[in-house]
Amino acid sequence: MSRAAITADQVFHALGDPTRRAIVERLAQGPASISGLAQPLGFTLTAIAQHLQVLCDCGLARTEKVGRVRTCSLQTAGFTVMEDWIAERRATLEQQLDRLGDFLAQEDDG
Amino acid sequence: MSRAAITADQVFHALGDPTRRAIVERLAQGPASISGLAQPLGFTLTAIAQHLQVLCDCGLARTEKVGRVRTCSLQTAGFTVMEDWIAERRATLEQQLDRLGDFLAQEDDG
DNA sequence: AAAATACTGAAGTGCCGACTTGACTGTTCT
DNA sequence: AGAACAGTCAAGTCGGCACTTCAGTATTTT
Repeated sequence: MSRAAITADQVFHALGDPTRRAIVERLAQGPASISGLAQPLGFTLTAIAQHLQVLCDCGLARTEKVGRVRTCSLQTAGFTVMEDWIAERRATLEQQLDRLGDFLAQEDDG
Repeated sequence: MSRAAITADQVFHALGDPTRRAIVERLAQGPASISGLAQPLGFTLTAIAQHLQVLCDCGLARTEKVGRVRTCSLQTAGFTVMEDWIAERRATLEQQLDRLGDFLAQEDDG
């Protein structure tokens, strides 16, 4: 494998930070440079670059440097990991609710 | 409205913590008491109770105390908030990719 | 070539939140 | 009633991480 598997742990931690979520929301509109992200958010380039590193590590973003400018964009991998995690919990959760429904139905039958 | 609206901010922050995600994973199997959660995780009751508070505040869990035991279970509201947030970003992201596809197709037509 | 731009890297600060302790309340068991 | 149990509350500790500064590199502009 070229890179370590992305864990739900990583992705949720990454999106646990409001600044990183803001970055993701901005990038959902289209690619941007580091400074293009930093300016509206009111942070230093360094701060944004550090956040970008985290987002890349967990498959939520990727970056490419051409010339002196690094262009950042979103990546779907991280999203998929989250969606899968959520779907799995929702599935077992709804099984519970179903069983509860069956139980209550039995109660009604007496 | 009886309670303040749940923000994506809250939910992602809540699941950003590994212990809280472990609690959610445990609760996905079925309801549990505070001590039932604390024991396998190796934390104090207080720690777990604090985490539960966070999970409840963001609509991921709810608790009910009967006698001396507080029973905790999952709730779907928090999950829905997350799913919606993700879906929205994915949507605009895929619009981007579509436009890129169109662009590349045009290139080919050239 | 000089200046401005875009970023990088190392190192430090400060604060928030995760977790603990200890004292307490209320409940169940014997 | 007394003891064990389940949880609560207030207060404190401590580490990690978000963010900064500053000095440096590479690129573009004039």
